[in-house]
Amino acid sequence: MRKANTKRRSGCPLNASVEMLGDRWSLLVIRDMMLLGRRTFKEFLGSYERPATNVLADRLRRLAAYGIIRTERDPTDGRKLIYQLTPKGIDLAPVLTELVLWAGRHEKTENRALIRLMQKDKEKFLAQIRQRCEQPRK
Amino acid sequence: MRKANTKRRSGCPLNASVEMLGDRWSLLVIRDMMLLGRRTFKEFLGSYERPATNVLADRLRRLAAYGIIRTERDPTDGRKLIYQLTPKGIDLAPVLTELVLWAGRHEKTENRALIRLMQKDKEKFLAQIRQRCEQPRK
DNA sequence: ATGTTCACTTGCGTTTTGCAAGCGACTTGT
DNA sequence: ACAAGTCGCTTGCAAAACGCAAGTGAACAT
Repeated sequence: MRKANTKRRSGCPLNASVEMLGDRWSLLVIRDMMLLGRRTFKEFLGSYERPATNVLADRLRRLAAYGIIRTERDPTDGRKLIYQLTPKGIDLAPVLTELVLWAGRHEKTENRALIRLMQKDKEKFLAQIRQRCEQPRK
Repeated sequence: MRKANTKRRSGCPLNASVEMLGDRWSLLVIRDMMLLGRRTFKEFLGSYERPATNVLADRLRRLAAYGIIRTERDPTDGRKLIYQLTPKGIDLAPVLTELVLWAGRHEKTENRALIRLMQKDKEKFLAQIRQRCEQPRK
């Protein structure tokens, strides 16, 4: 039983975002979909940070309940579910970008190439993500 | 005993951000400092979302350990501590802004005036925040 | 028919959270 | 000087969330 309509703590827009995304896994799942093109439960499990299966299942359920991702069966393999970002999910790209840029400025991290790409032309980068995510995959 | 140097789950810059900020309270504290000018424990307790005292104390400790905020005694009242954003903390303004704009686009929220202000001229808004936070208060 | 893959669920011990109460240092009022 | 706040916490405890390992059922592969 899910509870998408639990009352919010406040009407502040930042609080709304934090209640939907403020945990240690949700944004990483979105990153995997947005930047790495991952789409299945198995693929998300394989991320560097290695979520537990029950937590991953819960996060996917929550993100779907919030309308950030949506699910469909793989037509070529009935066992697989394919998770995709909705427009609302794709629209998180600027948030992801700013979080990456902030960490890039203030922390020692890997993947400097990605950070440089974002810095060089942020709008172009965002446009590429939108284009890549919005059209159905071949 | 605090543990600022616990090993990260991965070197990904997004993961670094999520490990520092990915919970239900940290960004709200930063919002209160950045947008509402709050500076003391008591003031943070008075936010709409009403954090528990132990959680608030923990979050302030963590944010300080990460260098996002810093603490000093109030010279006019020895009981009070004044919490302020460091440059690293002020630099979270674009992240806050994108989170607010995203929620504003996709959720029913209050404070539409703030959202409109951010939409109208994002750079101007960010410049104002930087200016307001960087100079010591009178 | 048998074994494997996939997307989970279940059980269980540990950690984090939320709530209420308390505490010590400092300040205010008399 | 002294009692009564105020401030920034800490402590105790119950409930929820998390991490890990194992298991389950449906769908494929051979």
